[in-house]
Amino acid sequence: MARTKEFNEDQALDKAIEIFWHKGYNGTSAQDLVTHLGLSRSSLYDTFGDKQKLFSKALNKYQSDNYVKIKELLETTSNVKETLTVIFKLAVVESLEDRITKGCFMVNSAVELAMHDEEIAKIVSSNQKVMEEVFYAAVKKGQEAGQISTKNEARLLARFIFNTYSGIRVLARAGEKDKQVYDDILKAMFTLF
Amino acid sequence: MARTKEFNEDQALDKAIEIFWHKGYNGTSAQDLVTHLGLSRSSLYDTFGDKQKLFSKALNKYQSDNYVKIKELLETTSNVKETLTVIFKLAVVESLEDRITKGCFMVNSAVELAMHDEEIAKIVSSNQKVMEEVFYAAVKKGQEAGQISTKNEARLLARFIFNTYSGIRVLARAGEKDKQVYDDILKAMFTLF
DNA sequence: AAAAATACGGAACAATCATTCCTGAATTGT
DNA sequence: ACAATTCAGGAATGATTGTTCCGTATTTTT
Repeated sequence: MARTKEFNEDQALDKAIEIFWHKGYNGTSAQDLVTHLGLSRSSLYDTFGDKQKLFSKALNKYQSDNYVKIKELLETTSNVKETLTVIFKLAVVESLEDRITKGCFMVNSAVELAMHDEEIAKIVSSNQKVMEEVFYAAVKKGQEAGQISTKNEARLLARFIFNTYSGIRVLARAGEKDKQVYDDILKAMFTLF
Repeated sequence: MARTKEFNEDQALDKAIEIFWHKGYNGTSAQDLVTHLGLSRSSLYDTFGDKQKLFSKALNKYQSDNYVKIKELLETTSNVKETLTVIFKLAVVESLEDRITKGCFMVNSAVELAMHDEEIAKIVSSNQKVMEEVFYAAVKKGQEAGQISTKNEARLLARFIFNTYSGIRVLARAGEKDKQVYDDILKAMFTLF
């Protein structure tokens, strides 16, 4: 009995991710959202509630999309070490190509909001946990296959991988464009494997 | 022929560092500054210009204070590896004790502002350079003294140290309070030395 | 003591913020 | 055709933003 929505909610969320990722939560105005999402004010508020709820949904989608992608890459590969290289080199390429250096939406949000917004803190904290688990499983698999050194515990390496990832995302956000810097960091990390 | 300032500009800057560090640039209002610095609006604007200039000065002071501290620690020590341990363990203790998890003012500012504010971008970028040099000199000294392995180049290790530092500061900002996580990361890093 | 300069608190400013509401048009299922 | 729902666009909301200005008090130098 009703008119159907003319926009795709998921596509709108992707647009929201883009703008929030680029400008941050506080830096993005309601007008920015209207302009970038291509929705009217009324549709926007009717569909997503308010700015904070929209941000929450966007960050959740971002984490889910990325989590699934990395999880599948690591679970389906027969060579974990090689796949880790691919994942990190991709992050480097993204950081270098990024004309508007966005870094990582999750890292940005953690730094900007985690301590002031409980909802966001939960998402960030949960992301840390599940990413650590993905890396843990991957490292363990790699160690059992003899691709990764067993000199260090899998748990330790998993945390270390995640930390290095956060670091290079900060570098990227800070605008670092020297590939050698990233390569050095990756080379150092892979020395441990 | 004039009345002297009743407040110490450096102390006021320290207060500004505190509040900006805690709430970020966009999250800190002019009222927050008036309240926290204990100055009147007029004095604040007469002394520091505007919010952006005050932030700039605060961030510069923060970087200078920290840079000098770490530089001296590393230059005067006879055991570089040990001093690096001290520096990183201190960062961990700070992260754990921090009731209001502030992370690192420089990392926070890099993530929030570097891509939108050229002035801040310069400070962040300069900080990266000089910190890398400090770590580079330290690693080189440590390698010559036989305290640090020469298996990896000093430049590479310096960049890697800085990156790991950024990472744990993000962790701290995200509210991580499990000491074991930090210890694992440090242990992994020190494996390379 | 007079003059000059600054600090001070608070009022006032225009701009922007997130959010709500209203209008009229468009599209759907019954 | 009718009722229901959603659309776009913009006006209007009240709150908060960063910043300026004013009158008064205070301290310094001459």
